[in-house]
Amino acid sequence: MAKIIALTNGTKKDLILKNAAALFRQKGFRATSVRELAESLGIEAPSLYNHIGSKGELLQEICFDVAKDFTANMREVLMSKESAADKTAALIRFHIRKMYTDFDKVYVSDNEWKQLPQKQAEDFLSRRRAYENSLTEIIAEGIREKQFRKMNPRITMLTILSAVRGPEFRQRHNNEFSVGEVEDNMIQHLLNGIIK
Amino acid sequence: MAKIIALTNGTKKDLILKNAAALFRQKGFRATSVRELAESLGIEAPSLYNHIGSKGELLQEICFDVAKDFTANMREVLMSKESAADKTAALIRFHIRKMYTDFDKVYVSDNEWKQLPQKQAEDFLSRRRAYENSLTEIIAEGIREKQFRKMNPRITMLTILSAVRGPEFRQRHNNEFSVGEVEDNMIQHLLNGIIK
DNA sequence: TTCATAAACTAATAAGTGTTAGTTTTGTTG
DNA sequence: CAACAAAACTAACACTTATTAGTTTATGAA
Repeated sequence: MAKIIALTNGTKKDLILKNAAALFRQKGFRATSVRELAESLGIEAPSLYNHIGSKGELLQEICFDVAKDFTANMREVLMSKESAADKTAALIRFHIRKMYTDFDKVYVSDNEWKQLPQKQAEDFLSRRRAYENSLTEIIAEGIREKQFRKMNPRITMLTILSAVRGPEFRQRHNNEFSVGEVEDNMIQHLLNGIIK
Repeated sequence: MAKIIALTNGTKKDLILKNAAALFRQKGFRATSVRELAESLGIEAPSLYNHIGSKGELLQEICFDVAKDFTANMREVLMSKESAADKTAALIRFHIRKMYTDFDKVYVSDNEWKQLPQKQAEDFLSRRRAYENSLTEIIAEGIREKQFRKMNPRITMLTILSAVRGPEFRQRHNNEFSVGEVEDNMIQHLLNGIIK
């Protein structure tokens, strides 16, 4: 059987991760067998273990790669000296962009992180909580400075983060809407809902 | 081993479904074994088959029960002669209420329907599409009658439905927020974002 | 008490899981 | 061409899975 041919600008491991993310998204982590993943790469299951440590390791890398990207973006936004509304808009925009460029991985990270072993799942969750707290604080700041209406900042944060997850977008409307159109609509919708 | 004791106002099957929904939510459908479910009921796994046809049947009943409830509510809302904004508010309110009263089942329906066998999954999806189309039409009506801003009605629909799914609410903030507080915040947020 | 049925049990099965061991093929470099 | 490492292969493993068969126990009505 032919060897795995790596993508241009990507290692073999990257290709495996890409296929894993696609399968994990379509069928779920538990419902995807190592044999299926191997088949998608044109090799036999045991051959995979020349490249990966375990099936779980793949999920781990997907989830924490995505988490890292969101955390890094949050750090940048927090350091900027923009208004609360602009910070919120920047975050929403990043979520939508990321959903378009790395759909499979973001989806898997959002929906399959519970399948991580307990310790990793706890770690993942505490990072997400920190992310959520940052956004809550931005919203609270907007309310304090009377840019936003008086609302419960935590509920508002959860509404926004749920909304931007909306993953079906990409799945079904791949070519129906442009990224920009989705960005404009959602930012308008979610920000007009809180700005005074 | 003692027999299964049914809840007050509930058959044995209902109790099984309730425990199944709880486990499927916590661990996922594939990650939940029939043995675990049986253990949660205090019986051995094979004994379960005196009450159910198969593990998959449980998922099927959970998903389609929930779908039926949402569809029934949509029918009522569509028949009412309220404004587009009031219809939308009523739908959002129902989602949040339902999420509070039947958290496990709604969560499982939203997140595990892909694990249904292909034919059932297709059926489920087409019902959801119909539901989405109804909401899209309500929004389009609101735009036509100039109650809502000019927006893409499909993107707006998807934003709303993603937002109201936000399941973590119940999970983490069980006693932190009342249903009414969440309803008020979300309806304000999501409706102010589209009303002129 | 007797008898019928509902519902529990134990034992077992076939299929599928992730993964390891050991071996052969492939591709690259001297 | 020779040799070495990377990466494929086949065979097999120990487990877990949902489910069936066959049997025993408990419950409720006659």
